Amino acid sequence: MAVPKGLAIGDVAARTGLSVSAIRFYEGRGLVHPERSSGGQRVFLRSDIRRLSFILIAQQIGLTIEEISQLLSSLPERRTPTKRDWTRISTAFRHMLDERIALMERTRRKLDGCIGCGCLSLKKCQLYNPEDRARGLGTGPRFLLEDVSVVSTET
Amino acid sequence: MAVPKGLAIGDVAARTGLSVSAIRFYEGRGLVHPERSSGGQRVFLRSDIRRLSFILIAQQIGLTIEEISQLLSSLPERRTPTKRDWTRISTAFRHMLDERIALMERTRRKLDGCIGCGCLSLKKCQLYNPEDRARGLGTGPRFLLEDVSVVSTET
DNA sequence: GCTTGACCTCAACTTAAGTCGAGGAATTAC
DNA sequence: GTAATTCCTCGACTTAAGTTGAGGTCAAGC
Repeated sequence: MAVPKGLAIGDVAARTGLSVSAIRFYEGRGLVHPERSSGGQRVFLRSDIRRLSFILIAQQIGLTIEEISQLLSSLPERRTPTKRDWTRISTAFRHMLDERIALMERTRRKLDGCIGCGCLSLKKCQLYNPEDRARGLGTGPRFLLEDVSVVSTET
Repeated sequence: MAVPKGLAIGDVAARTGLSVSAIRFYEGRGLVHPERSSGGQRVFLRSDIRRLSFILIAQQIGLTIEEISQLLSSLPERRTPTKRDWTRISTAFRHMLDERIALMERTRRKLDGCIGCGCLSLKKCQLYNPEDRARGLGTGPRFLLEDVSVVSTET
């Protein structure tokens, strides 16, 4: 029942394990919206600790800041999120995780079809199927095996 | 039975779906070692197509260039790799994939323990366990929840 | 035999997710 | 009331995995 005084960025960093610079960075990306003190210093709510911790977890799972931002934008901005809010978001989260796991499992099945056949031949190998190609991380190549069918010789 | 004439970089690009610049980049990273023509142009072997395709697949699975380089370094440099070579490497590969999947499944189990409990409280949430934290991709934060136990208040 | 088109090198730019440091104000501690 | 912390902004730097462009050569078609 104590008055929620608000936390300085250093406190938040200590409690979440994030660095101060990362927290500032996240503010810049719109993931948290601390208020400011008269002197211009950031003042965080206790619920921001949860928001930030959520970011940490989501990153573990492999979401980008952008994706996390999407998820978090469904949380009420100035009201402290309820249990129901978190449950909703965690469920969305679970779905993403499911998808990523399924993708890797598909890849594994394909790979299993390949081991021992020594193929990796462009004609037959399932793994060359673009399917989920480029779902990855980052900047990768823009031009991917769109046109494997063009290849007509054996390797 | 045709004489293996060697391929120009453009041909290799067309056959693998990689960009020319990416192939040059991979050479720089030591993933392929084309020879040079009298005029200084790269000349690739047919087996290099396989090598490069392998890179593509490995990246799909989430390996870094560095990791792929490790795997490929176990291939014979100047002899065209045999079926046995590829099988060995694909198996190593399968293990990595297994690990990654297992990691995601562990995370999912933890998340399941969380959904509905509305926790995400630093005290209890399994997901805050550093365990495999920072296994991720790239440059992330260096300072992670090494010391969650320090946190003593509820969020 | 010359004109395209493919290739060469090298340097600079890109994105994501931050980190680091400089130079300067705000708080807290005594 | 001042010293020591902590915080502020802003710009530059980092890594991974490439892309893009400039300025210049090589090779192939006719």
